Amino acid sequence: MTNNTPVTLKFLAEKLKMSVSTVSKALNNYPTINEYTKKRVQEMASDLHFTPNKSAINLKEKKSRIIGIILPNLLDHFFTRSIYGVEQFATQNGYNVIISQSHDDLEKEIQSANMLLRSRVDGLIVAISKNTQDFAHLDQFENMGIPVVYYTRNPSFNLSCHKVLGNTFQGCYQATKFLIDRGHKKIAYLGGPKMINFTHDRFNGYINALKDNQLPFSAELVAYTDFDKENTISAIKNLFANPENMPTALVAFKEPILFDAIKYLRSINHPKFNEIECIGFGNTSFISYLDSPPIASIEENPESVGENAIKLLLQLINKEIDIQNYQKVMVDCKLIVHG
Amino acid sequence: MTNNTPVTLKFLAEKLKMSVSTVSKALNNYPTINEYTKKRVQEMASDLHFTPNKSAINLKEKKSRIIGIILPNLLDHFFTRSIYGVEQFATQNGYNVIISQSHDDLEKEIQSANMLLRSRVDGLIVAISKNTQDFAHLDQFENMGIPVVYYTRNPSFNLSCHKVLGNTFQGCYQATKFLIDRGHKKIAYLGGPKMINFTHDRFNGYINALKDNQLPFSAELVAYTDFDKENTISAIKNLFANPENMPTALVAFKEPILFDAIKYLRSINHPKFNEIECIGFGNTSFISYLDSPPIASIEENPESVGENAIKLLLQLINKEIDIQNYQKVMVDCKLIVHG
DNA sequence: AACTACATTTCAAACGTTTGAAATAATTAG
DNA sequence: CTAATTATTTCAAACGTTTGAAATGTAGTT
Repeated sequence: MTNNTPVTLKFLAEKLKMSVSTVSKALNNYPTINEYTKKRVQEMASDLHFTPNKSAINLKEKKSRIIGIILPNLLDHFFTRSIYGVEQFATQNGYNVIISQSHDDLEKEIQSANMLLRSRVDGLIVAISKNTQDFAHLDQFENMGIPVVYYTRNPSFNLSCHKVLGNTFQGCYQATKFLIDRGHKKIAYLGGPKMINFTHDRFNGYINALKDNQLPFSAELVAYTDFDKENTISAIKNLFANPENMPTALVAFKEPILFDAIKYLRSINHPKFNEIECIGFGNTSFISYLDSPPIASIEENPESVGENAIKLLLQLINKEIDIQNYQKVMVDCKLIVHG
Repeated sequence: MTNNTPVTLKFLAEKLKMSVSTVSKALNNYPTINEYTKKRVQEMASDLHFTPNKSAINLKEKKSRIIGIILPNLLDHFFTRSIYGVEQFATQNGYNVIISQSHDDLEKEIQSANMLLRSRVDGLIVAISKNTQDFAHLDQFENMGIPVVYYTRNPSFNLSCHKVLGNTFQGCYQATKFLIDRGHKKIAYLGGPKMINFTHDRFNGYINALKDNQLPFSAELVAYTDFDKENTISAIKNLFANPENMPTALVAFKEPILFDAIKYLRSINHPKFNEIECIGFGNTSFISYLDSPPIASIEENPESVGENAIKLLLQLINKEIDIQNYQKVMVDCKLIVHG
């Protein structure tokens, strides 16, 4: 039973022998429309499975009720969990969400931005790729009056943008403090790609915790890696290279890096392996399957980050906050102790 | 520099003192438009950052160039990887993708379907929730002439729909065969929720491999679980309960279930634990972090499943295949041996 | 100069909605 | 019974595009 004449307002109007505007107003529950008329229209609409055409409405209303999200990828549970927060709140408020992955590639990010611009999204939430230095493709949005909220990965040097961030400083501070409280004196820090802005915040959290607890900082105890395995292995090798200055604990930038580190330490039969305590950002269910799980995880509450991002965005869209009145929202991390 | 008069064709036309249609045709590279005119128009358009309004185009063209995807959730790497295949091919062909999660909840699935219908997606790709029995909310699409492709999770009993599936029978057969070839005689099968259609296909793959290799089937060696941990543990307990009929190998429905099983077997200090060989569907990078990894994984090639789904969908949209000419596409699995 | 042929541009309607203003119908008041 | 008031419906324009048909412009031919 494939229907070929599309069911539009006009079609309903003809069936009901009334004008298009009456039908429209009846469906939108205008007070000036007679109750009986409304009933007739609504019945006919549901009988014929009338579905309003969003393109037409968007054109008329000059908005799309679509929120765009650009993020590096969907394989990272941080991002997929954050989407959950966004989606939840967006749909509650009548907005749809278009998700676009940049695969951490600037070129792809630009493409995504352009397509979302053409789609006239009402707002944009973006976690930039690790190579994004130039922001012309994202500035376009604000130039057209479309608000942009950067979340997690953002242009750190730029104060003229809206941001929603995990309080990664606090998370790292807390984790380090936790290890100190457990008696560790030599705590290694394994950081992430230096291009990603919050790498430094995390490092500062680590440093400050040491300082506040009168522990010396040693450059030997700090290394950086990107998400490449080889790279991580060589970084961790370096951290544990000096027998004079052997760490007894480790704070790692992110889960896969943490896992790589743990795996490596086991593989070399590190003499005091059992005494080494590790913590990393991220808190996936996979941890429960590890034989040597980290002692604790830094839960970043991605759902809450997403939710705060969409909340701010909707306030900007509704002009409850001026688009030039740049906001910065921080979402605290929580230390989850395992076992 | 927030621009308030929107840059439309009309605006460009006024600036250039020519008609709207000339501008439109120039931008769309009509052969009847003078080359010099085209050049002027295109320059002006890019100077003023003209972005065509998709709502208007959609309204005119009666299509949205949007593909909808409904899937249970984004935390399962099968789905996120499949999205990659869809997105890739869709954007290449000028389509955008709206992803909507049902969270395996029928109510939410219906909501998603309705919103995608209102958005006038040109086609729908859907993996149904585990509770979907009634399909009215999805049949709407076909009734309006919008093609629907079911992928992975689909109404198994229904032949009147387009399907793209992993060849889960072949995958399970191959895995079982692999274990048989390694000398196992007592191979346990730990299946997934019976509501999910391909649970049975997998089981049949297992059974057929046994049969083809003259191994007896024992009901004691088969158990089912949903994704609940408790449930899985009790299922695996049952499988390994009878000392007379102790399995030496296991084929598991899906990765987290497989991991739960392995973890349990280790935890009880099963005497011959080291000899038990496990295989499961799924092939995530986490496997490399396990101390007792499965001997092999059944790689389901989700990207390829996604790609086949969108390819079929686009053929349906372009009417290269009649919408009533129901297709079934199978994507083979590949056994990945670890270590 | 008049005609043809072709190149180029413009007109005008259409897509499906929304909405203030105008028109009409129904009711009430005098 | 007419005028005023109120309830209800309709008109018409607008949103930003696309596109076949019509109009205009230009050049070439006789």
